[in-house]
Formats: sequence, C-alpha cells, structure tokens
Amino acid sequence: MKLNSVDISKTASASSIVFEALRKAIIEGDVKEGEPLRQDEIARMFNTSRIPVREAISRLEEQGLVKTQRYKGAVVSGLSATEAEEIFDFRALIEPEVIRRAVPLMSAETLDSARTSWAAFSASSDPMSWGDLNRDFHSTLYQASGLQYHLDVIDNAMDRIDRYLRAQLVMSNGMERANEEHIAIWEACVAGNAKQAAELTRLHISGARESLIQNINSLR
Amino acid sequence: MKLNSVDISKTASASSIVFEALRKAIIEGDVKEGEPLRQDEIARMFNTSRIPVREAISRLEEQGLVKTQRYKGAVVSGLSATEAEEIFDFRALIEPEVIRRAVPLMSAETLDSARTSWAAFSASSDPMSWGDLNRDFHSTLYQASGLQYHLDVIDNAMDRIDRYLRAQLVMSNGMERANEEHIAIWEACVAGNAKQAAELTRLHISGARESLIQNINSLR
DNA sequence: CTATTTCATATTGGATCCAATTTACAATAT
DNA sequence: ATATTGTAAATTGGATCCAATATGAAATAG
Repeated sequence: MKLNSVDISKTASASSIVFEALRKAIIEGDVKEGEPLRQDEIARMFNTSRIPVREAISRLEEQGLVKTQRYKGAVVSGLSATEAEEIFDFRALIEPEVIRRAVPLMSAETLDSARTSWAAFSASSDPMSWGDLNRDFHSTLYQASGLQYHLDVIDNAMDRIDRYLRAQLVMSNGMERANEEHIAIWEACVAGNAKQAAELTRLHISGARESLIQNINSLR
Repeated sequence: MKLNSVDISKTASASSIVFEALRKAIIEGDVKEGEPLRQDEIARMFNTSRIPVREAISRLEEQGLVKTQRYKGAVVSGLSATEAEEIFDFRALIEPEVIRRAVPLMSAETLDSARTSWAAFSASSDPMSWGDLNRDFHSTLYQASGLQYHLDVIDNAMDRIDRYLRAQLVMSNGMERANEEHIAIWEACVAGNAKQAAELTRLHISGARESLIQNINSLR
C-alpha cells in the first residue's frame, strides 16, 4: 500500500532564503543604495557560511539590484533620475498592453481579489504596507493575462523602482490619487473595457512618473 | 611624479568566465534544452572547483536560461511554442518604441556601423554567424537610444529565443527576407523617419513570429 | 516473474580553509 | 604639514572537505 506522502515542509535552500531576504530589504529601502553587502556579516545574520550568501549576491546582481566589483564586494544599486524615468517609460509601455490582454480573461474571482486589494490599500493607515498592496492590486489583474514572461519582466522593473514608488505614495496626495486611479482601472476591468483599462493604466504610470521627477531631487 | 598606470589585463573572475561560456553555449544551442548541467563536469572543463560553476548557474537561472531543482541540479530551459510567441509579442512591443526614440539620436557613425552589420549579414555564407550579425545590426541601432534598461531587457528576450531565431534564419527564405527587411529599416533610419523605422521593426518581428509558429513543431 | 526494499553510487548544498586583493593606518621622507 | 611607502587587518574569490538527497542496481518477498 502506498501512503499519500504530502510534502509537509519543503525546506528552501539557504541561498534562496538569503536571496529573498536581501531582495526584500533592498526594494523596501531597509538597506540604502550605495551601502555595501558584507558577506561575512550577512552569513552571520542567517547562521550560514558565506557560500549561500555569495550565490544570493550573484543573483541580485543579475537582477540589477546590486553592483559588484572584484575583490571589493557588492553595494546596493542606486537609480539616477534618468534611470528612474526610463523604467517608468518602460512600464508605461508594457503594462497597458498586459492589462488590455488580461481584461477579456478576468474571472469573477480575479476581479473580486483585485477589489479586495484596492480596498485594503484604500483602508490601510500603514505607509509601510502601501507598496505591497499597490503591487498586489496591479499584479492580480495582470496575472489574468497568463503572460508569464511579461509578468516577470514587470516584477523586475517594479523591484528597481519600489523604493521610490513607496516614497511617492507617502508624500503629497500620492496615496489618495493612486487609490482613485485604482478604482477607475478596476471599474474598466469589470465593465470589460480593455482599451479603457489600458489607457487608465498608462495614465496611472505616467502620472507617477511625473510626480517622481518633480520629487526625486528631494529624495536624495 | 605620477605615471599613467594603465590596466593592462584585468582578469575576470572564474565565475564570470564560466557564466559567459555557458550562456553562449546555451543560446547557440550547443547544449540542448533539457540537458543537465553537471557541476563537476563543467568545473573540470574550466579547471576550477564547483564554486564558481554554482555561481554561474545561479546567474543563469536568474536569467531564465536554466531551471534548477534542489539536489537535482540544473537543466537548460526549453521554450514551448506559447512561450516563444509571448517573447516575440514582447519584442514587437518594445523594440519599435526603442528604435523610434533612437532614430533622432543616430550619429553618422551609428548608421555606418549598422550598414556594415547588415552588409556582413548579407554577405555571410556561414549560417552559424547569422544570429550574431543579426543581433549586431539591431543592437547597433537600438544603442543610439541610450535606453540602457530597455536594451538589457531586449538582450534577455533575445537570449531566450536565440536558438529558434537562428533555426528560423536557416530555413526557407528566412535569411533573404530578414536581409531585405534590415535594409528597409536602415533606410528609414537614414531618412530620419522614426515612425517608419518603428513600424518596419514591428513587422520584422511579427513576421519572424509567424514563421516561427509555423515551423516550431518541426523544430522539436 | 514482478514489485518492493536495501544499499552503494552519484550529485548537489553547505562549511571550512587558503590565496589574492583591497583597505586602513602607521612610519618615513621631502 | 603633506605626500609616499610599507605593513597588518579586512574582505573577497576559490579549493577542498563533509552532509543531505537523489538515482540506480542488487536483493528479496510475494
């Protein structure tokens, strides 16, 4: 007889754990740009040797989140205003197309899940969670497209500007504005109006771009 | 007195050397999809230990060129027809916009270098070099845009479909057709007609997509 | 003979150790 | 005082060793 062997707890590799933790710390700004990542220090924090740390750093570098120099180590990548603008331009190109193709494929569950996301975003009084909830809302809708490669690329772009986007939400009326735009996008999706959802998404991103440009100097 | 100290030969790390070599081997199809990458074997080939090999594989996985399973190792990623189509769609979205923004910034040197590329492409009788020359042509033009992030993303997309694109150039009249389209794109750039260059680029990519769909089943 | 179970081998993941290089700082010369 | 040089400490890159897991073949039960 064969037992239904269920994977109770699939332990992730140390390297993956370190990678995810560092990625999160970087995109949330817990480690500032330019700050060095000391292998030894990180290894001690995770009770591992430096080997998994080095693999994690290799992966972070491939993602563009850190820059390394031989024998000098890794530092967290920064973004110039120009580079940040470029990434917003990139998003403004990709995301409208992704949501346009996603709209006809959205299930009731998808729309409900997205509504939950913007409701939580709207109701949250904790600025630290805004960034996550914002990403949740958009990625829930995008996932309906089934365009995995596009989704991966968007994730990377978001990772690079996450810090600046969070700062953006906190300052001025960034939060309120984003919230209103989310609702409008969501309503277009519910109405099945793919073109409108795409255009609203484009405006949502372009607007964030313009706000960021105005404020980027005060952020550094 | 201070001498002009010039870095004569900056040695790359073993990990980088292995990474570049494996990347090249994968995108050119020298290691087939599904084929396992044995750390020990690769380490022996490069006269190193497995440590740099593992870092190289980590980076390749982050790029999506290999897939790894814990304790089972890495295998070269394949692409389903659907995934290949998605990447062509992605390129058809990005590259026209990049060349559109590049055209007004193209110097005489850029145009000359691109002409050299398509001339070499056109004249080459070696199918193995077609893929490289094709990429050279496009990236020369794109680089004028100065959009580094876009360029990086395009490079990754190209890496994933490189194998299939090469096969595409070899079969039927792929090579002749690509050549004619390159010349048309180049002429639009010379004329400073950004919109036309963008539209021709879009058609160039869509055309390749359609050919690939028709032939992808015979490729596997 | 077939299915299951050992058990040896192969392979990967991680720890420890050593070498190469950079960095910080003291010593010295101008 | 300032700049240069020498040297020790800190840090990274890589090699070797050990542990954890998978794979495959032999042994065994039915």
